[in-house]
Amino acid sequence: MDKSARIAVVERAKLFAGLPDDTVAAAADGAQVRVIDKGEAVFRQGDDATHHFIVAWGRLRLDQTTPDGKNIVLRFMGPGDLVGSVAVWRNVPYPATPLAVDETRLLVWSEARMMELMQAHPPLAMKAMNMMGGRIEELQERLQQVATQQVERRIAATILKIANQSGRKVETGVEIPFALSRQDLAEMTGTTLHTVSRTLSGWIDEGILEGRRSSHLVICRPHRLVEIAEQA
Amino acid sequence: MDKSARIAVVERAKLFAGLPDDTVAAAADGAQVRVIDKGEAVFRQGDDATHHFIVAWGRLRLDQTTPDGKNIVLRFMGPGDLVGSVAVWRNVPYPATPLAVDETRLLVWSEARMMELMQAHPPLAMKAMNMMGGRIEELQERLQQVATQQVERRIAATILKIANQSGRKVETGVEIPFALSRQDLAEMTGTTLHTVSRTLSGWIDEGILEGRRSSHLVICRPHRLVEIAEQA
DNA sequence: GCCGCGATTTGCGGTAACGCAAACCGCCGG
DNA sequence: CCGGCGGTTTGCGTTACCGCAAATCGCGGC
Repeated sequence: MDKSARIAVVERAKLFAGLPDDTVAAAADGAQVRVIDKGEAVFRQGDDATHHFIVAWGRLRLDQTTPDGKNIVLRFMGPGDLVGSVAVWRNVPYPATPLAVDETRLLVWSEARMMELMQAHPPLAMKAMNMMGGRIEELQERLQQVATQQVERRIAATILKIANQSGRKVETGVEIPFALSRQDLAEMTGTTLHTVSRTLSGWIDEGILEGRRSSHLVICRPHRLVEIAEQA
Repeated sequence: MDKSARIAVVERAKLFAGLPDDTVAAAADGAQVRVIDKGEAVFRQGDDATHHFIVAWGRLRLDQTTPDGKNIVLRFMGPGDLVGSVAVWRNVPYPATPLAVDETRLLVWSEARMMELMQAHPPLAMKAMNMMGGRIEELQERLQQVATQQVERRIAATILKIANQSGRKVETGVEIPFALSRQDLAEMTGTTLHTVSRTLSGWIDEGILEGRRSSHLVICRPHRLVEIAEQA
């Protein structure tokens, strides 16, 4: 990946968007590139947090394993998303494992390099705080959902969120363009594989979705799904 | 509250702890004081975020109301805790309402004043990011709990966390020194008042807790509670 | 001291969702 | 073309938890 390609990635990244050209250029200069094969991890939960990453292409699933062996999916991440930084800044081990769900290309900065960047370009700190604030809000919303809403609503809301941030238009509706298993959905919504499967089956029967026995879902009637997500 | 009292509060606050004296003094100088009566709100969910607050004395309960009228308790906050800042920095309305559960005294900074402070004292930004990172981790942990663990474990873990951050030693064990209703616990753990009451009743019968029909709980056998929180 | 209000306790169904188990299907490699 | 593997679907019994409703109690006001 040459310099202009790196610049293009950096300026579309949420952490750098809207910052002056020289900031973007400096950031692009300091970055390394790393490729992660499908199924591989960028780093592992518990590792020392030494590097910041930004997704250039591809997609990651951020997994957290609990002490008793259960697994939850914190989020999916795509181009422009920042990975690992919270742990680096706090000086704690990475709290989760980002797995490549497709082949993924990342830009990488060492802790020191990013520190220099932030000192040389103060607005970066503001941007970073903005992003962390967004994560906090998102987590609060999910907590509220899991704590108060029933499973059907949570699954609907989750599918809609993923579709909003990664969906592509196809003939029959909006497609989720990567492998999203029932297990993944279960681990995002705090339920079981079985319940997800049953629920989706119902929706497929009603023509809201397509994608029986296929992990590429297509949402045919998004409006109906919104109704389910919001129904009292 | 005179200047030296304000300084004492500021240097114990998580946002300023360990920073140079001149930073602390500058912060204390820029602060106003505000008193909130028991039961009153510091601000309301949805208000424009214009000020940063730090709790000096007292205790707040951070509530979030969902669109469909349900309520969840995000956290309790005591002396040293930062309130409202995430929303101010992100330039979004306050996402929750902090209610005084006891009479509470706060230090207040306007958005502009805090901005000046952060520009004059760059390490502040780092501290702020640290704190936000802590919130993210805490939320991820709670999400994981609500999503994967059963009610009994969640209640035990919640009581233990509150006891750790606010418990006081008394003759029979560790007391939670403020009014914590069954309803509050229900809204923190994502369950109902009834289930919390039943669960606590059981524990009181077993001698793990004291506090029947009283909102000041005393934990008599913390170790047993830890076992419950961690049991497979 | 008595009364009434709000929080808590407790009983009793009801049910959403789990968990096991088995059948099913599409894909990939041989 | 076939067989096996991994993800999915589906049936069925179980259960943890909810939701209503009534009884109980402590506390503050009169």
